[in-house]
Amino acid sequence: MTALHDIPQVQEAPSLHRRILADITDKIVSGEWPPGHRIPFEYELSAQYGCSRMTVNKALSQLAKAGLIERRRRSGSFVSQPKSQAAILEIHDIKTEVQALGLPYRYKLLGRTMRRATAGDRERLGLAGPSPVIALACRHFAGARPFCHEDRVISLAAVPEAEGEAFQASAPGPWLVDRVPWSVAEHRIRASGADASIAALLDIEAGAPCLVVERRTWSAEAPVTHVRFTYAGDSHMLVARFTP
Amino acid sequence: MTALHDIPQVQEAPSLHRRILADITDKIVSGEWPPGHRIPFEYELSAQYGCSRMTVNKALSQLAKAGLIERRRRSGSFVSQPKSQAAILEIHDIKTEVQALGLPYRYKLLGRTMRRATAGDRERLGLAGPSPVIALACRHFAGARPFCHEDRVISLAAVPEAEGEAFQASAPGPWLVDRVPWSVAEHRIRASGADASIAALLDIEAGAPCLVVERRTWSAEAPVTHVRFTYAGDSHMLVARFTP
DNA sequence: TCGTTCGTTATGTATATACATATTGATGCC
DNA sequence: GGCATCAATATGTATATACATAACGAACGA
Repeated sequence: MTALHDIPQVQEAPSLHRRILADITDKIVSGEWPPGHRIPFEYELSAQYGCSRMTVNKALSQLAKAGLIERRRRSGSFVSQPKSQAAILEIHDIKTEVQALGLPYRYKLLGRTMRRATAGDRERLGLAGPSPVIALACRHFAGARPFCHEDRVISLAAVPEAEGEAFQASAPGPWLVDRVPWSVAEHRIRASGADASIAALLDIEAGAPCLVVERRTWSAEAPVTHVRFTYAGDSHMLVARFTP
Repeated sequence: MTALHDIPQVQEAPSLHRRILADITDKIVSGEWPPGHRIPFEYELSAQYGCSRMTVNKALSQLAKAGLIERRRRSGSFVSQPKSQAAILEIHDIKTEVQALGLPYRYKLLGRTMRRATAGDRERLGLAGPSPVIALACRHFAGARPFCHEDRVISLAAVPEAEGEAFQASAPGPWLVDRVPWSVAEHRIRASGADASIAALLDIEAGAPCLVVERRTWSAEAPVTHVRFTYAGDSHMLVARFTP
């Protein structure tokens, strides 16, 4: 076999294992290799590309990790059955989002309370006992109009520094991201009618459709924060893009 | 250096590069290594773990691909600044979703039209010319109650077989997934008030909040289908989970 | 016929090595 | 001082090799 590092590289940018990966990905998404199809063995591909098995292995391992193929010892590698579809949903900072709309951003704190966790707080955070929390309410503005209402609880056990923070100048979201490393987040997205108080705060009619995004965040098993963002239905849209 | 393949493996399951990856991930998400921190060089880690540089490289490359670290030649590898948050949103089949609620699933076609793409169709699909499309409307039921309304356009250029399909027995979603390989999908999620016809079809009040999920799918640059699912606000919720 | 054993096979992991390449920091020249 | 040059350095990619491991299948014995 010709050792690739012996022959001078003429031009081309992408590395060999990337090329192999791209070729196979292409065959799969084009449908040429349908789900269940057995793709060539590593040694066959290494012969075909004139490279070592390790190089092919690198490409196939990545495909397997991405879920495009499944690998079985002794049997070979197979194109996966299409899984339940998944999409990458980017959750931007609200400030960035507003500025992306070309509007000036403003943030206003509505209230800040410190208390021992109520039953509601415990459920929102997934806390066991009545440990202290900080509850915050605020509004984010796009230009003159209210863009989003934020209702948040922070566990002081996880973020003791929050006790000394007034949250007057900067919104709690960015403040937390900068300060607390987090390991898991869970999002719930639903539509809901604005109740009287939300309607007043967002300057919309009571019962008007709103997009509600809830996020719960943990850091190493310990709950950190639960937040509920409420957007007027016509002001906001989540966009997610997925490439398999 | 002791060659690892010379000494007998005593026990332990996870491979070495996984352990390295897990260790570093842990240091990052725990905050011990904050954003900007320079993580040890490959040769330092290989000395520390008593393994070859290639093994460390495998772990670090994966971390870089996952976006947890950034690698710079000559400088080393650094913990990334937290990016805009992203979450994996799983989009399930509606049938599966309904059955997960423990309710019997039923599907009913409301209408099927074949036509040259109207301006609206072209915008929905991102089509250039007035090529033929099939427009479908249907309802998905959870038990006796309507669960979701589906409004779909399929480009016949991309899926000629759709012309011969009545879509009476099975919903167009699963039918397409089985037949057409797709390369990109884009989702838009928003809240919207039910208009009169949707309200009637979903058996809710006009103006009631609904969750609207739109999906556009391409296969190798060519638009395949655009679909709009409308769920009554209280019947459905999207859940996404993210671990960095 | 039913298991058990065992060899074969393809993938999984790791090593040592080699050379490419981008970038930094120091060197030396004008 | 400013600028081109160059060596050192850390990562990027690839190779050949080695052995482990899971799993299938055939051979074999009760």
